[in-house]
Amino acid sequence: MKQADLSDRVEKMLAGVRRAGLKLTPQRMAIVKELASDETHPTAQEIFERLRPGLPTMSFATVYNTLDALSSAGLCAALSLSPGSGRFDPNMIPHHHVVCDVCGAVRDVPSAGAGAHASDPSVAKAVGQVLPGFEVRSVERIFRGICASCAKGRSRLKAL
Amino acid sequence: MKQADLSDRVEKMLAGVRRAGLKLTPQRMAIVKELASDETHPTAQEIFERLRPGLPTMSFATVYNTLDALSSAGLCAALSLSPGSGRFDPNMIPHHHVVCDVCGAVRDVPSAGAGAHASDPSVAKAVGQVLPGFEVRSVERIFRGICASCAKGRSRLKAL
DNA sequence: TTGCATCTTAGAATCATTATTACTATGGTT
DNA sequence: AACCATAGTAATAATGATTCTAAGATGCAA
Repeated sequence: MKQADLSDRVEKMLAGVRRAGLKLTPQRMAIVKELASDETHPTAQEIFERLRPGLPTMSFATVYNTLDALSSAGLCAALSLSPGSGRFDPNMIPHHHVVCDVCGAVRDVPSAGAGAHASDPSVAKAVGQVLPGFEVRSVERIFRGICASCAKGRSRLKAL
Repeated sequence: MKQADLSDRVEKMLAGVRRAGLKLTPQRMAIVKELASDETHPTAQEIFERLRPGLPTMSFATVYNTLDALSSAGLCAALSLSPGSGRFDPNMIPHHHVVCDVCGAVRDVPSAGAGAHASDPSVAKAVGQVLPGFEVRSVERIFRGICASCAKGRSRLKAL
């Protein structure tokens, strides 16, 4: 991504912070700049370490609080991509997953054409442009939403 | 999924354990049965708690060790679906992610038709069959594989 | 049956994340 | 320009998940 686009993204996110009624503190400004001008999807840890030299008094909790505030305000997304986490799936036939954002339930969804997505030419091209030489081994699709039983009692939820 | 298919999956996984040269201990047998006959993608915690009544001396580490052994042997998959985890993404335009299985690098891949996947009729139908009444709010696609720089030094890796 | 590599156990250690609490700074208001 | 209530921050403790370690036990092949 071009440098101009990245600094544009910083401006947009700072504007979003104001719009969301969040106070614009030096710590938040630094975190927003660091996050918005980065294409590598940093972890909270990484952001903290990069900013520590300039803001030696900043607490680690502030990074989490700010990132949480940003994602709650819809200004950034929290991803779960790290390996070795939470759940295990005994089904080794290619398939997708449905995840309920409320209760966290996970279920399989059979995929029509097994490895079809991996060989989708338009996708392969797009991947190649972002990371030349990247070899796609597998594709996951995750459908997030709300399951029927959670939808019933959803009124008590704020704005999922 | 039918009961017959589930117990078939148990047999297949047990056979896989032997084939992989892993010793078949009572603990492992119990874990395999529990995992393979379950469609809810249990966590290590859940498996441990379900088996504790029958195997009160079993250690929690054994569950992790066994699940790790199973996924290393390609007999099950480890998923990262839980909310609020690891990484943050400042890009709120719908897009996909590429993840390198070796170095863990994450990058965005622009998606052609923004919300197109969510409204794909065949997928919507499949989701409806698994979880009737599920409302899909968003779709993620994750392309996993090996990036160019990791592919170079890949010889030192076992069998990723 | 015997030997040895592998597994299990128990508990400590580690790592990421969240909660708590008291202090402080921001931004609207006067 | 000063004030104040609210919201944010720092520091630290707590939690929860996962991994490590050391020592003893067990499965499996010869």
